[in-house]
This record gives sequence, structure tokens and C-alpha cells, in this order.
Amino acid sequence: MSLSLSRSRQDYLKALLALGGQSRVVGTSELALKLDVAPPSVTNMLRRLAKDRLVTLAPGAGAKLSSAGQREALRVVRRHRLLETFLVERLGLDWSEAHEEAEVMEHAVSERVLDALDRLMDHPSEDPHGHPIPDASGRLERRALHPAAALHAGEVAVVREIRDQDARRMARWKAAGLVPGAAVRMRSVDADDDVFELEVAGRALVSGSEGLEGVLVERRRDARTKG
Amino acid sequence: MSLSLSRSRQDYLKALLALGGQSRVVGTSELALKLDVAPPSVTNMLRRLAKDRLVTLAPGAGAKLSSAGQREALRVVRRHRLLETFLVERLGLDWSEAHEEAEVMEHAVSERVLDALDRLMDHPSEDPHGHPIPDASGRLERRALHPAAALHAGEVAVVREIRDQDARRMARWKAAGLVPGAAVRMRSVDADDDVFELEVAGRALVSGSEGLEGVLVERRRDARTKG
DNA sequence: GTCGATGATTAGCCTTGACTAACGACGGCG
DNA sequence: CGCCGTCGTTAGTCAAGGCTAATCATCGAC
Repeated sequence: MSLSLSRSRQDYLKALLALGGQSRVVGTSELALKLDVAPPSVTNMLRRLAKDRLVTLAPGAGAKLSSAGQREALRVVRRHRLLETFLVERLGLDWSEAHEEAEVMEHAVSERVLDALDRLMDHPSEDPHGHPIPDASGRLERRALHPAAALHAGEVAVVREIRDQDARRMARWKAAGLVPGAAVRMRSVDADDDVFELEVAGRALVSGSEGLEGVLVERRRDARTKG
Repeated sequence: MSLSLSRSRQDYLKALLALGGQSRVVGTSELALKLDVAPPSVTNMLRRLAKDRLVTLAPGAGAKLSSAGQREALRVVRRHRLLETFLVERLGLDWSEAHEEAEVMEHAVSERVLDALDRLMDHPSEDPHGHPIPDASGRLERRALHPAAALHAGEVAVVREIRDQDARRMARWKAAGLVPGAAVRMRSVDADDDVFELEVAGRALVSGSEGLEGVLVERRRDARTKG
């Protein structure tokens, strides 16, 4: 039942999901940038994916995932995140290493191996970055996430995802305890000077809003801070 | 330092190693058969591998591995066998499943992940089939193996490898305890009628020589049988 | 209302690795 | 001694995916 898609096709679907899911038409160059290929290659591939009804073309504008396309993309994401979790938890790899490795391995593991890994790790619900892992039938937990900079002074939240390109910054954050699952409290916000003081594990972390762009948090109802 | 070889190239090198190593020129059709491709594809690929000095061409006859080629082939074999071991020992896959999976995954895992797996399993020296695993620098334990049918009556040996295409036969053997590491004793040999009676775990296993072709054993000096 | 930038597309080409069909060389057998 | 089967190779195609250079459409600014 599950199509057999080439590595390239899987990568395109995954990128489409990341950039807009089924809800938004993603532009050709946007996709080209993400995948690090030239725009004509994208036009080309989108047409082929459309022929297989995995995407819906928006001529002159790009394309968006079809239901089938999204389903396949979620399978790839599941593979990626389960592998990443395994690589970090069981093999002791670093976050960023694990990501690179999973990028390749996600195209080489079968359902069989994946299920076994899932069992071995007792069906984890999120990967080491805090991203939710789609379940075996492709369902993905939905979360309301906000950049940390959106928190008001005094507000409490739980870090859910760390999205960042800068490896040094990520390492610094990690050392400071700013990792998925960590509780944080916004101590103060100075909107004029763009200075944010975030409390992590009892210590303060001062940053501009740009720096907090990649820290996605889930708001907490109650305002009690922990630790 | 380690070349980056495409999946296909790695498969060719691995097949060349399996069919003759560095010591024998392997014929074009022989290789084609093993890899399940057409002979002209082999001629073609061998030329490309020769350009990279991974094989030495024997024009009109095929090719054999160069030192560099053998080194690369051994790296692939190491990957394959370590993965297979992991899949069987840690993920609980069946032998034959594990083989198929490893066939794909061997091209997708990096040295980094491989080393971590190796550590996790405490540097196994052989895979679940009993094949020796090359060490990190590519050295492969050398063994004097013989088909089980070569044993004399009364002789004792240890099963080292099971090479067989027939899944049902392999399953039967496995159930009977005929697995790598098992001690066996040749109870009787009837060369005229081609009937061999092999003792495995105290029970007799009767077979023709063809059936024992894929059972490779290591002869034992002492003749005491165990179990 | 036209200019120019932005972004998508067309056209044409490249590489990898496979295929079929046809050709050549060689060895054994009648 | 010639014929045929086996085996390798040549020649010509194909599909996937990528690329560059050039073209086209559209939208905002002037």
C-alpha cells in the first residue's frame, strides 16, 4: 500500500510539509532554497510529484501537499524523529550529529526496523529536540507553540522545540539548561531596547528577540515556576 | 580519506570481494548474475571502477579488486555485518530479515554511527551467521572453513557460517540447532549413496551432500563431542 | 503607464547506472 | 576443419535528477 518513493521525492515532500503543510502553497524558490537545489529542478520535480497526485500544483506559484503527499511526508518525519531519538538516547550522539545522520538513514530503514526501534524505546512521543513524533498511522500531536520572545513578563512556559542554525548558540543554550522540556519564566521584557530576560533553571539568560526566535515554547496555564 | 562511493559502486566492490577477493579475476557474467544486472552494465561499471583504481581490469575476462578496492569492500562488509548483528541481537529481527535490511542500511550509516553501534554491542567479532566482522581498520579474521560434507565419519567441528538461499531449509536447520557456533559431529558418511548423518545437539540430521553445501564448519583438533 | 525586480518556467544539457540488440572471439565437438 | 555455444564488449537508449542560460509574468514604484 505504501508507495515506494525515491530519496529525492521523500525530501521534497518533507520540505513541503515543513514549509507549509497541506495548508499553504509553497513557492518554487522557497523550496529550492530549503532543499539547496536550483529553482528549475523544483519546477521539474513538482510536476512529477503532481503526476503521482502527491502535490497539487499552483501554476506560476508553486505547489502544496495533497492528502496523500502529506501522509507520505509524515511517514518520513516519523522515521526521521524516531531515528534521531534512537541516535541520541541509545547511541549517545550529539543533537546536531544525530540530525545529519537521521537525514540519511531515514531513507534506508524499513517499517519493520522502525517498529522495532519504536518498541525498543518504548514508543517515545517526542524527539530530542522536543518535536512530536507522528504515530504509526501518521497522526501528529498538535501544539500551540510560540517564540519565547512572545512571552509576557512573568509568564511561565515549557520549552518545546529548539530551532536554530547556529551550532555555537545551541551549545550555549544546552549548557544553560535551555533544552526541550525545560521550564522557563520570562523575567522581564524591554520592548523598546529589545532585551529579554529569561529564567532557566533559576538562572537568567539575557537576549535580544532575534536570539529567541528559534526557541519555541508552550504556554502554561498556571504561573507557578518550577526549580 | 575514505572515498565517497555511490551505492552501486559499493555493491559491485562487495560482490567482487565475495566472489574472489583480491586473489581471483571475476568474470563479467558471474558478477552480473550475483548483482542481478545485465552483463553490459557490469562491463561499464568495471571500467569506471578501474578509472578510480578500485579494480584491475582483465580485458576480455572481467576484473579483480585492487588493494584500494578491497579496502573499500571490507568497509562495506563491516558495515553490513555490524548492522546485521545489531538488527538480530538488539532489535530481534530474524536472520533473513536482518540481511535484507542491512543490505540497504549499509549504505546509509556513517562511521560515527557504526562506531557507536560497535561500542553498544561491545565489539562483536562475528555476525549472527557466524561471519567474521572486519575490525575498524578493515582487517578480517581468516578462517579455514570447509563444507560440512567434507567431514570424515566421527570428526567433530564447529559451525561457522550458514550460506544458503533456501529460507525454509535455513529455518529447519535453525530449529534443529544447526546455527553458527554449534558443535557438530559427523556420525556416518555414505559416499556411494551420498547420505550424510550429522549430529547436532545430540540429534541426527540426515542429508545429501548438496544440502550440506552451505554449511561451513571449522575443524576441531580434539575429537570430543559436546552435549 | 512604463520600468525593473522578483520569481516561475522553458529549453537544452549532464551524469549515473541500467537496458537491449548486435557483434566478435574462443574452445570443444562432431 | 568448421560450427556452435558461451562470454565479453560495443553501440545506442532510457529514466531520474540535477544544472545553466534565457524567457516570461506580475506587481509595485515612480
